[in-house]
Amino acid sequence: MKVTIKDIAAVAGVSHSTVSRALNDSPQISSATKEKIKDIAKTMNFEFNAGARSLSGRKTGNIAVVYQAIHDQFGSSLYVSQLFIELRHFLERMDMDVILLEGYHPETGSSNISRLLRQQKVDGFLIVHDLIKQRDYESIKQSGLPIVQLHLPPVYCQKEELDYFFTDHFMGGRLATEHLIKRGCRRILTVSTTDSESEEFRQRTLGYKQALKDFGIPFEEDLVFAADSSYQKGYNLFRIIPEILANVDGIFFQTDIQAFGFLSAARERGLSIPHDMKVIGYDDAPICELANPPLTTVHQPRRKLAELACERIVDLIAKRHNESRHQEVLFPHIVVREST
Amino acid sequence: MKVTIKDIAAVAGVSHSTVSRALNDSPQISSATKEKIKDIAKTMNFEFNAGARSLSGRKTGNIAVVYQAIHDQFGSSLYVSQLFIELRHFLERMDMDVILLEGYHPETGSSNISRLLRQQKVDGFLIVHDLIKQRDYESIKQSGLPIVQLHLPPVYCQKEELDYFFTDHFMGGRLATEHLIKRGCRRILTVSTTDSESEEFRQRTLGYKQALKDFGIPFEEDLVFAADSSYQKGYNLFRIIPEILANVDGIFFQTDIQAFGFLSAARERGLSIPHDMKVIGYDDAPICELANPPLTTVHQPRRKLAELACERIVDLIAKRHNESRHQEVLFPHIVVREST
DNA sequence: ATTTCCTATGCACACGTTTGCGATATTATA
DNA sequence: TATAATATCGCAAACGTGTGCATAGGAAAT
Repeated sequence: MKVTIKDIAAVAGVSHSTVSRALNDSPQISSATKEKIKDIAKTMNFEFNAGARSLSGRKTGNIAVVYQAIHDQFGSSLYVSQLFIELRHFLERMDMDVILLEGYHPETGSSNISRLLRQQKVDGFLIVHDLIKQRDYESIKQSGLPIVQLHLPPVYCQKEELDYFFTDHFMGGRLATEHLIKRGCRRILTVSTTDSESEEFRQRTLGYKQALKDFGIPFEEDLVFAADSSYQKGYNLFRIIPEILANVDGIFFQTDIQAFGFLSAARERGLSIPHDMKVIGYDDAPICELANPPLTTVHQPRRKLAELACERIVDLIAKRHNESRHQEVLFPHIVVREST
Repeated sequence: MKVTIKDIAAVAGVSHSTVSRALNDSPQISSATKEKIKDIAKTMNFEFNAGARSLSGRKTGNIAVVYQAIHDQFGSSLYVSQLFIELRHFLERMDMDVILLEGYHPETGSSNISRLLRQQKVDGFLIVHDLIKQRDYESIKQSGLPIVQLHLPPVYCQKEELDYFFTDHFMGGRLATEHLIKRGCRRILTVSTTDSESEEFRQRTLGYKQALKDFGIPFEEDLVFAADSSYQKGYNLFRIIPEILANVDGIFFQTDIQAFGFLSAARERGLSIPHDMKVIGYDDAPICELANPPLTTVHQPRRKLAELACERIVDLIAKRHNESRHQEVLFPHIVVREST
């Protein structure tokens, strides 16, 4: 038997409206009755019926988390799934449930977003890590539901109208390169990705250049190399660009997984890391500790990002201080291990 | 402006009850009006309000997917996240949304399940890969909502009362070992896990023993080794049990990730796989193809499992042919690559 | 003591959908 | 042609919660 506010009202000897108001902390209820009603509710194990609540009050207690992929094909980008776990954790603590939209693809789009909107199933959207189609973005905006973006804001949107939190990838690239330089490297290769759409990798490379400039090291076009973000490409680097590697004393991999592949190949060739060459990765995947040698890497503050985003979306849903946008760009930091 | 069935009724010149019945394919509506109403609904971009629907009709269109971990700490068990992607895909095609309960721990339990139940937010539960607490299991049962288990049924429950689908791990272990034997191996090590709770690994080891028996190879206690399910442990195997490895010509790793670590260590030591030793893994993680050499492994039919489970839970929710339980144990098969 | 004002609560309707039952129109039967 | 049976649809209540408005009661001001 499901217990409703009417059941509570009967026990408390008040009307159901009073129960509703009491449990929602309405100021027009005396603290004495509030307390009594809350006690009864607790002992009766009461929870609001979600459907009824959303029907009348327009709050579902659900937020949609939109992902292109919860993990990529090879499980390489652990960062995104790590972030998801943090997000779910914070939302759970706020009694919010997560409706996960995974497999969202910018090209094909997804009818799911507009369906959720029309069904009025969610209170807000958390867009994680990937760009969403302008059409979807605008239909959310038009519905009036809040959006928090955990990624660079898409190019088509006015920055002023979106709440977002992400990591400064320029700074990440800069710090990583600086770290290598301070460790004595002078000819530093950076391995970026072949995903030319991706602004974040462009930023990492720009940061790399800036660090070189800061230390008066001339930039060489050859030392920026684009490779798939895969273990395989890191592993094969010796075969792909042998002559370049011969004159390099440090590598900044813009993805951990590439670095893992490279470390493995280096061991086979008897190249000693960090003695002969220093290596730094990006993302601080948990396996970094287990690499051989353990991989120095750039850590994005995923827990903090998740916390900020969750607090923000909940505030926006509650319509608290939402007069202006919240936008923060957090700094990454270097986790020093044994590969540098 | 949200469009409701009343809006459609106004346009169609009928009552909103007729619209409701027409869109729900009630037999008491003529096919002419049905068609007309459905057309109007489509052009007006109508979707049922989820809250109202669940209030009256008791259907939310949500199903809870319960996970202990969507991926483990080291991203090693890609199987579970792969399975999740399949699940979500099938559920999406049935217009069901997924409320993901992740981070469920059997010891600490989770208040979320009982909260979802009392809030009446979901129509059913898909329990993936991990055991759930008896208390949670029973409160779901008691609520009358259907459960489909994608794992061995928990010990405390009568098998007759639960729908489940999973892979035959005994057969997996047997096939893997058979494969090695047919490839000429005679002294086969199997590396299991230290997780003693886990029935599925016990089954894999039993299958291993059975295969030995089938081929008249004597079983040796020493050749069953329990190690963490991690890359690290596979990598360090040479240091942990050197004397055992010296006399072994094949290894059945009960987890791919252990095999990856071992392959890496083998390369460093100049041990040629599959020439000097043959190696088989378990789970068919996507990176198997990229290992060096590509890893032969046991594939669990995750897509089929997901499909069966999703179809079943939807049927149960719709109260179609739910007089008896559906229980299937699927067979795994070997994916032959270059490590054997 | 009367009036005024506020506090605390109840009444009744609304939200969008489903559904039992009754009403009407249509067709078949005698 | 009158009646019965059937197909089609509308009315109204219900699901559980939120909330504007009215009101009862009490305290404070006159």
